[in-house]
Amino acid sequence: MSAFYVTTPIYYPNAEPHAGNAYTTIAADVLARYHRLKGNEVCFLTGVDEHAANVYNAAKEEGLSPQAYCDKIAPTFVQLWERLNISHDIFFRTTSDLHKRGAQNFLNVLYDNGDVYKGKYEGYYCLSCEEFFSEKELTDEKVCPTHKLPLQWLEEENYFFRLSKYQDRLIAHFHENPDFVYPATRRNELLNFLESGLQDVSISRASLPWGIPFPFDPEHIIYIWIEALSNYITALGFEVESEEFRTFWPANVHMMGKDIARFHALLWPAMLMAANLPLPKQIVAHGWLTKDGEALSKTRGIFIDMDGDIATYGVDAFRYYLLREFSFGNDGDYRPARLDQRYNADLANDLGNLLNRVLGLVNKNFEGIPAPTTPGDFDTEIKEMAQTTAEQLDTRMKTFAFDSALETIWEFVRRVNRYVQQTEVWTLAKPETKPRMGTILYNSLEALRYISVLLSPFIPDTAEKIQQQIGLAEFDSVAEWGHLPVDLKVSRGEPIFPRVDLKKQQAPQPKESTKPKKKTAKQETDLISFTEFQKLDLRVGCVISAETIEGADRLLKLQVDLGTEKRQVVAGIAEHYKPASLIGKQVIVVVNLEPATIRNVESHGMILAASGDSVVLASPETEVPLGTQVS
RNA sequence: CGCAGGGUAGAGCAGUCUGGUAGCUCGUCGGGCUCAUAACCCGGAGGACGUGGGUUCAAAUCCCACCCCUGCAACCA
Repeated sequence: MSAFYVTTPIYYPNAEPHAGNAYTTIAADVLARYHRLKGNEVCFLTGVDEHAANVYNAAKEEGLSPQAYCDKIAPTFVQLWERLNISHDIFFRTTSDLHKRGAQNFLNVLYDNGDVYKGKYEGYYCLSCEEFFSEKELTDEKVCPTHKLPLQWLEEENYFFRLSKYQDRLIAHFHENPDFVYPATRRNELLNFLESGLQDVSISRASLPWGIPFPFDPEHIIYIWIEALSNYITALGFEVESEEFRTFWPANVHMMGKDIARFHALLWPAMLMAANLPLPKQIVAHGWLTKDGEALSKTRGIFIDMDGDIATYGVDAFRYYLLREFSFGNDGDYRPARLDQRYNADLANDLGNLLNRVLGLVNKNFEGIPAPTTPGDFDTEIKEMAQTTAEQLDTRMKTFAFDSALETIWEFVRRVNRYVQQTEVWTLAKPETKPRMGTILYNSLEALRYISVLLSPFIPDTAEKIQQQIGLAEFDSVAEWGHLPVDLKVSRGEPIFPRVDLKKQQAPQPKESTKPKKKTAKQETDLISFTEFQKLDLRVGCVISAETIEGADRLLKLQVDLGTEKRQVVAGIAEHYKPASLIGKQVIVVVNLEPATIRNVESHGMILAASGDSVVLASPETEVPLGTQVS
């Protein structure tokens, strides 16, 4: 028995958890459960990263203190993990005393070892983001990419970590441990980055209102990434040299999305080196999820409807789909239609139906599970396949190939279906063949029990249901052929995955499930008074010329005749309208909007358009005199 | 030359690192079975592996060039 420590990142509780968080956490859960099954002592850590600037901002928007806001959001993560059957051992919050003390302690160690020094940090700073931006990220105008506000040039005393010092040791570590980062593409990417040179990183922020102060200089707050990464050891009680820490550190697997692999594979190990602590064994980064081919986006209302899909198909189907359909490490496209197919084909037809047909035969012909008295064709093949399936599963799990791991198990499921077919068990009810019938049914049930064991890390509820229906009072997790006792009373066999009739569900809403939601949310928050509305000066104008703007894919430069005057207006409609098609068209213009320069082109006003999936210009129903007011 | 990912049967994908009969699921066509959730089993059809060059006895796989798609970033006043 050995220790196995697996972690997810701590997630930002600035909003409720999303499908991406769920994906990472489910994958980590499978590993944790798999290693428990193998008899290892497992610690599975997940949690929330509460001292983030976006958490602070979200709290401010809701008029709550950051701590109160966290106290409200953190439970939504726990609730989701419960719903998804996540078997974490620790749900860690970075506002806990254990973490605060631990993070400070960790910093002290780095400081004492001489790898923290005071320097000057300078750059463009956005007051709203509370963030510095590098020259590279900015255009000539020096405005904040998100807030569009002018940035300030700030110089700030900061503490730095000597990351550069560890460059060579990191490179050596990458070479000596080819599996340090999974998948290989990510590893190569990071190795390239490493070899191009590392710079020291700033690890403090001066006088932020929300964060953990430096132990040796309370004027400074520990930079969020430094603080967050340290959770992997503080959660174990590193600063008190706890039993857990000695048992579980170094971690076996840090699981995460590919975007944060760099922090975990370079910065974190370097800090651990500086603290003379052993490095995690593997950094495992999975790909992104998209939805029906589109990137998930809160603002565009593209999200994975976890609640809906779980309600329709069940948690296990959701887990199964995520793990079976996508090759871990690559990006994956979440398609509800595919989930439906997987559910019906794999879970209902192959697995559920197999259990059902075997139980039916047992019930019809025997009092309980019959004894395997009469060997015959295919029996050894089935027994051996159980064994090889378990071995193959082991290989697949070592490389996080959850998809082919499940495929391997399903090959066995199909083989058992074939076994039932080949032997034509149902024809063997005559007295002279009944012992053989009993043997085949025993083997089939034992195969199903065996399968349930192999499946239990992936779809734990289903695994239990299978064994319950077979009649086992307690879950038997022994992957050894012949463990199934004889004479057990078998249940009647309610389908564990009733088929879902998609047509019934589909009819009501064809495609626009997301848009309305967005609108109602807007209406609630953004009510304006009539006086405010009156401030808008809207007028009818006519497009007299239109041309594209170099270097801008979405913009058109328009000249609009408003009757009394002509205006130049920039409009973001280039993807939907050809310049020529606009000329002569009547449009509605916001006239009293402050001028702006976009892409070096001046714009004096704004053209109204309906913008959803496509963009359609607003236009008077019939022609009206130019300059007519719209209200 | 902004960054990243991808182009393999009708659809969705694996295979590419470590060259050597092109594979999986769904769909489709034909057959079998009737124990079971209109489920299960057997068989078939369907592929210039984006394009062009190169290396090699041999290329989906290695090298070079190009084309096309999709995200992200920059613009959407």
